[in-house]
Amino acid sequence: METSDLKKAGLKVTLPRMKILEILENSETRHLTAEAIYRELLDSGEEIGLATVYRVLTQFEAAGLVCRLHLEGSQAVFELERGGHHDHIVCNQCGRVEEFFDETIETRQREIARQHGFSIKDHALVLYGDCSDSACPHRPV
Amino acid sequence: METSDLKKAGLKVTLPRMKILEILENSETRHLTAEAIYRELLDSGEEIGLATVYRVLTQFEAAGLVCRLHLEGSQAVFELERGGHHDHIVCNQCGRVEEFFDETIETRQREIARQHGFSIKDHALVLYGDCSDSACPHRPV
DNA sequence: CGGCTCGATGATCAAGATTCTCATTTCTAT
DNA sequence: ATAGAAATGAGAATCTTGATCATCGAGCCG
Repeated sequence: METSDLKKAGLKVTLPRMKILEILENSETRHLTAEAIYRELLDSGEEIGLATVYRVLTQFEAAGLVCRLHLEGSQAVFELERGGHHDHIVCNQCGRVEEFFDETIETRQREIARQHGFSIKDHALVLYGDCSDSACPHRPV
Repeated sequence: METSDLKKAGLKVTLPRMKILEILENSETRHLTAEAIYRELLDSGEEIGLATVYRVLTQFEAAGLVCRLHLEGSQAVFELERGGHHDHIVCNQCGRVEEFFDETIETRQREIARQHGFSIKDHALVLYGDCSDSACPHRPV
């Protein structure tokens, strides 16, 4: 259950936080902007301010509940942290986001960092392309 | 010479454009924010507006003369496009940026994209770490 | 269950980065 | 040199995100 995760992070269990968690859990794309979450809240009749959405997402990020990603657009997208690390492929046409994990790349990254005298702490890898060779069946984000 | 590149891109050869190219060429870090370029222009006595810097950099990007990167900070950084593609390692401590190219990673990226039904067009890979294990000799950006 | 205390919220404002507007200036071709 | 088109500068505008502050509600204690 998620309310325990909230408490564990020292956050009170409030309606805005639960609603936002719920939206993140039930989202089909699993990668939402703060604005998109805000709009879903409005659509479901919740009177929750945009500032609260940003504040809550930032707290969730600090608590390790969500990841903040900077894909192509100007807005950050947030995804629920479910288990492991992964990287992303974004379709230039429809904005669809897919996830992948590749041990070969992870290993090479560590080797490259070591060769340059860096101890790697994190990385960001995003592939951009066109999905399904022009018959892209998804709508833009 | 660079003025020919400007003409080739359909851009008039103007003083702001030449000065900005010059700064990009002579920069030691090779990765500059628009603000940093603007400050260098002011320091060298040029009366060039920040809006022009952004405008020119955007045009240079469209012409393939420079790359725009989103590293850690909130500001984009620009680097002169010299030959080949490469990715970046950024030091969390001092902000230093190093470049690398790894065929293994490039190949794996193409394979992964294909497996997901994507034709890859571009990618962004940034490694974040600490350089030289705590004895970081460089200043913050 | 009722109240207390502090964290959470909402509304608005603010900040930072980047782009836009528009009058003026500067290239470039003629 | 001159006209026409494009570029510039200054500032306003925009977009995203974080800050402020008064009000509200969650959680704890009796």
